[in-house]
Amino acid sequence: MSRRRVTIDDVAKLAGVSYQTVSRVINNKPYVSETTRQRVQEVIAETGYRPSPIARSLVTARTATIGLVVPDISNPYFSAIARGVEQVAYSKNYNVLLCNTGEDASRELEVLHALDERYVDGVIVCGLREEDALLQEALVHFRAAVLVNRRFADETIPAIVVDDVLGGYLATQHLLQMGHTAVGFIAGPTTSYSGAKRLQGYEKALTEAGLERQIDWVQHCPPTVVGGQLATQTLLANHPEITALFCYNDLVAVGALRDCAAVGRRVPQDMAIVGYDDIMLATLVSPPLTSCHVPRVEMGSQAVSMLLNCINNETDRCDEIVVTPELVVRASTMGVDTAVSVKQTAVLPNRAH
Amino acid sequence: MSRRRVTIDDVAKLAGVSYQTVSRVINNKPYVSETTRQRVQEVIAETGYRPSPIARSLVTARTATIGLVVPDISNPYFSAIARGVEQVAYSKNYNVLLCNTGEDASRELEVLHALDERYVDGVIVCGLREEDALLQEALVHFRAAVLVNRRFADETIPAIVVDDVLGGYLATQHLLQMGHTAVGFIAGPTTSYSGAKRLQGYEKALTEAGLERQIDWVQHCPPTVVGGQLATQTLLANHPEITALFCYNDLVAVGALRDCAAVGRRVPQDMAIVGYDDIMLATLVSPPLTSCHVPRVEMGSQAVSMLLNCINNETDRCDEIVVTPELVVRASTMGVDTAVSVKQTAVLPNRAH
DNA sequence: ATCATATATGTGAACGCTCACAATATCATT
DNA sequence: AATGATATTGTGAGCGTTCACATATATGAT
Repeated sequence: MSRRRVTIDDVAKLAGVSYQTVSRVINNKPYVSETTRQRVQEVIAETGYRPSPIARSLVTARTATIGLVVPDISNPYFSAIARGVEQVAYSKNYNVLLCNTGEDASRELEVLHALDERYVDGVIVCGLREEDALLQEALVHFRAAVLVNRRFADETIPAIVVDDVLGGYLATQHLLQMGHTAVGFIAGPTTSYSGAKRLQGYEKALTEAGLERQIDWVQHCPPTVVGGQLATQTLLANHPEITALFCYNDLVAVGALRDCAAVGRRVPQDMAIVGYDDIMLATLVSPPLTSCHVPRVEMGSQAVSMLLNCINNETDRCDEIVVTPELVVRASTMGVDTAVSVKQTAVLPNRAH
Repeated sequence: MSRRRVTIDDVAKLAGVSYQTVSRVINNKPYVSETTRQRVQEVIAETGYRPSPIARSLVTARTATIGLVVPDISNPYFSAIARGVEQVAYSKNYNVLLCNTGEDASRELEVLHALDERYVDGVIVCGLREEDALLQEALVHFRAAVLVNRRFADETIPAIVVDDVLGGYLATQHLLQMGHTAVGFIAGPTTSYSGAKRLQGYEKALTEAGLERQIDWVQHCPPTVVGGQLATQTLLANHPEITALFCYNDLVAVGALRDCAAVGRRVPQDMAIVGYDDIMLATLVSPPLTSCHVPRVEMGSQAVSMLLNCINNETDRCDEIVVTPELVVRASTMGVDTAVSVKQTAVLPNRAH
């Protein structure tokens, strides 16, 4: 089909120089006279020569490729991160290898193993469920790695995290400020790192308001619409006194919304609901959801920047970026339909040393 | 950091055989005695040896990697396809290189070029906007390519397409059966291949019902919520006689829903709305949207199967799979909230020779 | 014992590049 | 005119595999 590939030797021969000189031109290295450089470049243009990244990788031990591990790319939360990752990776001439784990912890290790075999220069890993020790053992093989939304206890691996304690706090505080005193938490998966953080924020807000936290008011569930709906059903059946719900994410919140619709509870009059992540869906359901906005695309971009810093051993490497979530108030907690941003401060990363 | 890589020679030495024998074991080739095979495998296990895919690629000219080009991975339509692609690619030990084009036609060529340089074994390209000639010129470099949702005039490149004429027909027919006679079409981008197909189906249904198609009842727009909302606003301002809308996709349909809400038109009583694609969102808005279901994950899986067939020159290669959409009726066109599948036939691909 | 045949193993080369170093050319200094 | 520094070019080797072929050993029929 396609004729034989043009090699560096072909170019060298045609330009009447050694292959090494051609290599110098390609890589913009010094010690090439202007005239030869031009001649070589002409030949390259004429022949349409493209250096083989594979041959290059074989000797440089770099692939200009990074791995992106997500639980499920069709989940809007992760696809937004992926967008950010792809965007800046591409702009820096890196390619992105995509891997789904399907929310399966053991698949995480499997996938990392596969990426390792592929010699990626680094990995960005999101939404991990597997244990610290096993993950660390798997991640140590990589030249560089960045975690998204998780921190290891010993903080060995750089990470970009959302300040979920703050998020949980803001969400709960808002509900308390709206006059609610019985606030439930539909808490997502028990294994979720961020879920645990949000729970802390939730508790903090309650404590601060002088309210006792009721163990029973926290209900775990899968992070899906159906999960949220069932959890809400269960929780409200056992505790009809609850008048407000803080939800693990927007999908869960939509589930809560549906359960309320099903049993005839009006939102926000009979039940106030706050979601998390602020995915597009939050603005489109009715009533639109109050939600904690998380800048996902930016998180993806920043993760790549961190990673490339590590890969290239730049001086300004940092090992943690904390992203500040922002509560966006909509009709699911207030009588009005207009979105109001309670915290108007810019979402700037806090760089740690 | 990590100690020197284990090579095939190391294994050979330790097992007391030649590197070629080790290679045979790795690749499950014949002509290795059972005893040596075992010995080699033991050494491989002990040393944790992994063959270098790069060195292998250099000689085999295969990378076990496929490229996936999408306009925007954060668009739920494409992320679902990506999911399907990744799933079966991974199961066949292929990796997926992800590329966004950002709905930018010239980026499509750029990205394909980049993938070509990376020596991917094949590409799957979705939602192309660029002209036939340019794309064909770019795609000819690949060992294999599969298009999703587009066909070239000369049918040179295998493709997986939705029967959008049928989809448009089913959607429109449904609206006509519900008693509407003034059915508008919010048609999406003018450059969309599938948009053109759906328009044909729309016209076909009208013609069949003996209705004259009104040029003015078709309004193009960007394939977004806002695009749909504005287009609806414009269309209904000019043609208040319209009582039903067929929309290019679900996002556009949600836009239509919003415009109706804004101007106080009740759905479905004053305005019936049909979307397309049946993304999750369609079930979550209120009223839930009647929509044309497109099996996106399956399309992704099948695209990979087609591609791998081409790459490996399997005998049963085919160059077109037509996927049948299915109308899912929900409350946006009927008085009831229960979803009803009008066409219950299984969604099976029609294989063309 | 002899030869053909099948099985088992080994050797040189190549894939297309970059690295480390060697060789030559250029030019100002002494 | 010889010296040394600096710019420019070239050479050999190697990255870690697989391919094509050569060789050795075992099996079975004559």
